[in-house]
Amino acid sequence: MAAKKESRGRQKIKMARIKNPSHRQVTFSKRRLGLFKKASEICPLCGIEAIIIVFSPGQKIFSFGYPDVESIVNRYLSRSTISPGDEVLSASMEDLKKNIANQAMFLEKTNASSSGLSMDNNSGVSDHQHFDLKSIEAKIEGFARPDHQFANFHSQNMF
Amino acid sequence: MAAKKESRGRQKIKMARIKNPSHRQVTFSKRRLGLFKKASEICPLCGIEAIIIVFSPGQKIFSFGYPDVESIVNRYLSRSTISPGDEVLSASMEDLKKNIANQAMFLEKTNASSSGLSMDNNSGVSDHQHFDLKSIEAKIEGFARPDHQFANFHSQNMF
DNA sequence: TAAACTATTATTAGCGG
DNA sequence: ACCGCTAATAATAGTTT
Repeated sequence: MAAKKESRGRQKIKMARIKNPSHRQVTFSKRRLGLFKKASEICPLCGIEAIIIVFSPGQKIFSFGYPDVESIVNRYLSRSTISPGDEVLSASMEDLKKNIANQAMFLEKTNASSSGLSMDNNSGVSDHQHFDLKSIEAKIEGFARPDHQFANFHSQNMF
Repeated sequence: MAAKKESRGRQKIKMARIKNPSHRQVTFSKRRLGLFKKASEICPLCGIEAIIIVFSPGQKIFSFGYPDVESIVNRYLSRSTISPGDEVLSASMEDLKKNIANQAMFLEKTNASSSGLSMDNNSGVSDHQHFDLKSIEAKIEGFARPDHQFANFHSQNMF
């Protein structure tokens, strides 16, 4: 008796601001999670450090940090303020051609710190929510801590 | 005559630091692009502002910003330094249960600025590479600028 | 050293509870 | 609102060019 379900599953989405606030919120939740998950994968996989900071239109900040937000923000600021001036170089035209990212900067320092994943605990704000990467590891099958062995690291013009 | 191809395509990957430097670099390039693309989608879709900053183990910084990196970093810093002290609240336990993200902070301000996508041009560093979101729009089918109409925005406890 | 291919896995839009 | 489902699109690991 039940009529055939015509279309559940994923449909193509128009890449413009979702009008319906409810749909927009759902998409925001799902994709934010997906984005943070991707970040939580690439970091240990590739031995990198990264942060994501998201400002929702309302009143919330969501942030991801590996190993933590503050230290990377500080490092970013300290590097990007070395001297004033700007110029687009052709260091990575292959990436440019991909045309995916909004911005990318290439600096020169060998910073392979990374020693785990401390948490950003020092902001005295009204709402503060922690996300523990340990839990991620538990959830993602086969997840393991980065070993930080840079022994067989070629360090040619890689990275 | 050609023997059957046994396994091209994607295989499951162990979520631990990729030992082979060459493979690791390739994965880094691919996934970084994927990550930035995801970010470039969620931002206009959901009307949010976000940045990603990536430090490779070597000497490079890759950053994504929508609309730009600096302003969001500054806003993040200005919020997170309102006062010292920290406490884990239960404002979004639903997200915590998801166990995907490393950190997330929820503050209280209605900042729906966003007016396009300026570029982070003011860092005088040796290598500086721009990524233009316009190019992304051209590449992603159906991509459109956010319209910033918050008319039918419920603003209850959403966002 | 980098790009293209493609089989597979992963993400997720739309529904229903 | 959150959770689960599932078809369908999207990302990508390993391979080939």
